[in-house]
Amino acid sequence: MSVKASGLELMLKKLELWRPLEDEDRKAILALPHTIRSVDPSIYIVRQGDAPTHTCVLLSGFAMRNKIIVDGARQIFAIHVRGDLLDVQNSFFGKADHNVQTLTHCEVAFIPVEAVLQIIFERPHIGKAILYDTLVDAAIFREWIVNVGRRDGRTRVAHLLCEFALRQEVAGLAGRCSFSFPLTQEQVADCTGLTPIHVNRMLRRLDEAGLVVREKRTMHIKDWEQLQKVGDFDREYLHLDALHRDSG
Amino acid sequence: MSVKASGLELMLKKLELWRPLEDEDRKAILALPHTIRSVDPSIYIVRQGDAPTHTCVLLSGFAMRNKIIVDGARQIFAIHVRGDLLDVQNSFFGKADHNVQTLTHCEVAFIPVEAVLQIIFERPHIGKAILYDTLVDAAIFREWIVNVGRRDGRTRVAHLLCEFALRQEVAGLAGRCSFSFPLTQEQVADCTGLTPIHVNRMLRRLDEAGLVVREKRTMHIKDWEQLQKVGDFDREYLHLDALHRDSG
DNA sequence: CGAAGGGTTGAGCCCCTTCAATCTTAGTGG
DNA sequence: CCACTAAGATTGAAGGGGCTCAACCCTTCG
Repeated sequence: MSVKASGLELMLKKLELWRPLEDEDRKAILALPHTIRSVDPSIYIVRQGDAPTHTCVLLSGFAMRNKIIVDGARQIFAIHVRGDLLDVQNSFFGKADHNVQTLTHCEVAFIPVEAVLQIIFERPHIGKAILYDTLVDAAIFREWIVNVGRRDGRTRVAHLLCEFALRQEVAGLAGRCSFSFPLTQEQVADCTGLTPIHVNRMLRRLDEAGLVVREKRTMHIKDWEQLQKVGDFDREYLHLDALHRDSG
Repeated sequence: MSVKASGLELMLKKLELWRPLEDEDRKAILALPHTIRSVDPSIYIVRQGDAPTHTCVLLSGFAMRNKIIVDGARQIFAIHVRGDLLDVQNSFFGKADHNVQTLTHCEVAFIPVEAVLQIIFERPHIGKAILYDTLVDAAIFREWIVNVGRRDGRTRVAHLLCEFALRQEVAGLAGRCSFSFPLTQEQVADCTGLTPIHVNRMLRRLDEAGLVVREKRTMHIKDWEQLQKVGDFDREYLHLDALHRDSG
């Protein structure tokens, strides 16, 4: 079965990261009904208030989740990379409570919600893996609350860089110390609860301290240990380490 | 079957809030193996780093989730009321990534994780309800990120009050406009990313504006409409409105 | 009655914001 | 090939929301 034949290999890979699957499970995932669409940058995949009908898998590119508040301010609370399940969060509700939006050009697979619900309960291994995935998403949300709630500007930005670096590495996109960084400084500000001006100054400080080098849309981490320390970053919350701890 | 006989009626009630259940489902939940313990205030039910073995249901009292960061600062990211499932978040991981701690004296039911996992996949209606519950938790996390990331002090505090009022009402604990408020100002500060001094001033401002009246451990909301407006509060994210939208 | 926890208030400061301008880069059409 | 434009990055200056430090008060409880 070629890549083109299904397009859901990446979903499979992501789920197997969390939980061991059997051959039958793999076949069932690859056989999920879906359509693949190419989406331009800055396009809403789901809009707050929509009634979602599909769960999405990000096949390439970068996307984000955000909310806009009354005064027009925006808060981003998740960045997504290749392989991420984009919309379990929204699609089981009658109405989406936040936006899902592309950052770059993306390829997205759309799977009908009913098909996902069915596979969750018919194939417990898959169900567990998807549950695990949504729990990891929630764990990341918690860490972001800590980040914007209790850390200063420099730490917030450093923390975001660490998380993004590590998640791209896990997604097989790049080495941890040199990776594509599609966020504008305004978007970094919307992730960290700061203003773009202040983000600019914090990035510069990290740069001047020799921790990172910025090069157009590429970020280089020069001192991973120190950046982790400055960013108060502990990868524990990403739950990457105790994978497959049991088969229960 | 008396309340004492199972103690899990509240869990049942919470799940039925999200999803319709059948008689068989109800019986299965009430038959879950569990032990009930009485827990003093300020006690850790789960500590960051622990290997959790049980999922908990809060039968009475108030509890919270939090993390402590390197410099000793604390961030709270959830307050729990009677009936809430306390630890789906942590207990499916090998290691807890945050603390769960009582605020007041609590009664807690402890259910072995394996029993919960089993019931989720053996009884799809229950599985869906629990999945729904964890997704609502995640939706609340997202709103809290927005709250600490993009709102000023007064708005953050007002928003917290609105959410807490509404959730207590839904839990059948009190009317929306007069409810028990077990948080110290320091704990409100740890929810909102502020200092206790500033929380004090913001509460006073809400008080002076005639929106709330504080009375020891009880909070009275005098102008619900206005408090919602000041708090930029839109209950949509709690997903209470479109309940049981389909039986799929 | 003394201690401890929590609430309240004041004063000064600083991190971050706001406002404003300039610079760089990439894309576009003539 | 180059003006023109727009988006994003950068920098400066000034102001403010929230923090820190430091009291003091109130209530509860042993």
